[in-house]
Amino acid sequence: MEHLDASAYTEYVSAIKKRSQVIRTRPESDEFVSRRRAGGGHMRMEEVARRAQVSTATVSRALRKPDSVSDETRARVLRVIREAGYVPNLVAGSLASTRTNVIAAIVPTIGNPVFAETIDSMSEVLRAAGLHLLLGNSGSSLSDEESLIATFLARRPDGIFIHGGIHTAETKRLLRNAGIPVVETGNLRDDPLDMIVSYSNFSAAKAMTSYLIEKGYRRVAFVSASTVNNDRARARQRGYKAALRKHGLAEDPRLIVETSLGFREGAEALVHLRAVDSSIDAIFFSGDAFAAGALNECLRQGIAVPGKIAIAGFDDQKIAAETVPALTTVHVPRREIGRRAAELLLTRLNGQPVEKPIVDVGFRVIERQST
Amino acid sequence: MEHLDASAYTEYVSAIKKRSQVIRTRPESDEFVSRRRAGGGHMRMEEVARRAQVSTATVSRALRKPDSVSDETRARVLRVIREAGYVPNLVAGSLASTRTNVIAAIVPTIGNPVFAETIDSMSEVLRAAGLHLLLGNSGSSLSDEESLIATFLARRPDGIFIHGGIHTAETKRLLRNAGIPVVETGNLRDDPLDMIVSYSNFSAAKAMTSYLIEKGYRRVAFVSASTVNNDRARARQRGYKAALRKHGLAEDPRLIVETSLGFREGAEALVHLRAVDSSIDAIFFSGDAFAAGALNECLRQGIAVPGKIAIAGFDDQKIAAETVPALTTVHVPRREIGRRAAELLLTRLNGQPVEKPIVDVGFRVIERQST
DNA sequence: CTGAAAGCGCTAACAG
DNA sequence: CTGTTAGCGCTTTCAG
Repeated sequence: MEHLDASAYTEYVSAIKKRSQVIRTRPESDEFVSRRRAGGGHMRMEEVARRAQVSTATVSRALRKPDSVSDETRARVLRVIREAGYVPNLVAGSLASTRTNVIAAIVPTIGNPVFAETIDSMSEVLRAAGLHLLLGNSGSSLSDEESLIATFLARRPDGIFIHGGIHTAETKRLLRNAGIPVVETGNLRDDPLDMIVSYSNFSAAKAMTSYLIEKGYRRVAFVSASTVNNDRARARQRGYKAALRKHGLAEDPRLIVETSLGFREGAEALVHLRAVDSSIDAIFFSGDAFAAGALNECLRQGIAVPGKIAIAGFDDQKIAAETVPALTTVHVPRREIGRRAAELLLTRLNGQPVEKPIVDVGFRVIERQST
Repeated sequence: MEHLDASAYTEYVSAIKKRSQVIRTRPESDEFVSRRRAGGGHMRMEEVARRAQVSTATVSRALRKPDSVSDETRARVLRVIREAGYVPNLVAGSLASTRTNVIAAIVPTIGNPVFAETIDSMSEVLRAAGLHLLLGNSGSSLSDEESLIATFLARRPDGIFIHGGIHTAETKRLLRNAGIPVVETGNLRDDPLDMIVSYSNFSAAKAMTSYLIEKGYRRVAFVSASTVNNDRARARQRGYKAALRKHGLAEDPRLIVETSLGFREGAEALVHLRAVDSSIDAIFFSGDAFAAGALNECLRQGIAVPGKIAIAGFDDQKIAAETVPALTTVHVPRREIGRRAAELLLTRLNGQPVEKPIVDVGFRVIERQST
């Protein structure tokens, strides 16, 4: 079979009556590792049509628009498909229909549980609608994001999901030119590329900082991820400062630290801040992992929380409710973000207009024992 | 433009001299949400060829095999491509070449950081080779895995990555029939579908249990995820029992608990076990989140660790080094698994044979302060 | 409700 | 090194 030409192959296939006669070699063999022939050993729709005694158009309809085929014909076609173990070729289908049923999703890193949760819920909704996810990590580099998007676009996804709201000019051009729905998440903005599903990082950080101040803390420090190319971190820092201002407290640059995410980094930030200014009575970590790490450091050093210092987090990940003391944090509905993003995409793919392209899913300050 | 037929559209396109003349409407408009026309507004390779005064074959070569084209021609073609903002259509390319450059990856849930880490490192290696990831969650259901694989296969991925080693007969048939490289992870097995990259869960659990016993603990309990359809959990439980046997300790079913993963569940398991048998002096949690939750519960209840009870985890996630006391656990090289898996896939896609289709990445018992 | 025919946009022999 | 010529396997008008 390996050396037959295309038409001979076609004859060969049509000569086959039972699928068990198609002998496949083991992966280890030479034949397997050599370049695959047309179809890669897969049956074509044409063969299904022949067996069911209909045209390929009818097979296609039986699969895509079952209602447009008579009950009898449909049953016969589907039976043949089942018995033959026919797996349609969506690459060909996509080319012919200019619809791939693929959504490209880009996150800074899938390693961060916060993004993973959103992707997970989005993929659930999409899958129920027959769509698949092409996943990519942009890292924190805008140019990486740009090249990722360029290569993703070549696969003609039906829609794009991007976590992050800062893009290069070329990225924006590519996206607009693609003519497909785009949903951004990460932060609310009034000039979306297309659609946005998020909450206001500014308001959330401002709310938490205000809560701390109103609770009586006077020297409130702020720890976040790097603000470079990160609109979320920037907005949170602005929110923190706005709260300080609102309550007439002075902004002290020494109380603001940017570091990379992680337990260890949280502990280090705590140590650093206390060394810089021993009067700090509260630290707002814009991430629960940060805060949990700091909490553990307090445990190790015997620093009373919240007696000596209050600790607050951000995200309300599972760990927040379980630390000792339990962590005061900002709850963000990550799964809802994924679900809503998927729904907006689906709405547009169904040809319906989206009335509200900017969705604010909100947030909640959750008070626990660490403050 | 929306109402032109195909040939008129072609003429229209060829009449365009500057790309800025291609006016795209805003996503909100009717035109945008209506079904996209052929090409979705994208330029075709034919147009690039015309502008560069070469055939499409040459444009294709300039892109895929730059060396097979003269320097001058290549430069001209690439310049046109750049200036025109041409984005090739890989759907068409894939159909013609029967190569998609897509790897399908299936994990129980991307929400679990343990899988996320592997996927992250795999995607890094694949992307450098020009491959993209199609991601899917199988949940814990074998039939969901089967249907996921069936639909993924329709997209003709060049290879498949699956975390988990228990599959339905139909899943196995589909996979073998697909004729593409498959790498399984999760647990070592001597009858892989094709290739496996993992460590021995049995040996790892046995090693940790032995370590605890040799350290002097006599009533060692074991907590793991459900063993239903989960080869990893099963193997770990067998390893635990084997260690008990090896050291002449009796196996007590009351000391074995299966629950779902999570901080909270770990705390609950601790409480449950101590109620069942107050003489338990060590608990081996087959997951760091479990163990961390239990550690926190001990903190809350004032139970000395390891004085009153020893706690051990599994995975060596970041949190393990940061808990108080730091957690004794089993280190597993998750990123290496992803990297090696990607490498095996790439080797096979390059037509090279894989000498060792079963890769054991090993594990290490990490002793910290909780035992 | 069904079939024929014409592509979808690109790649890959095969010549030259 | 470059062009010509066939498709890749399906979907989709357009007829009937």
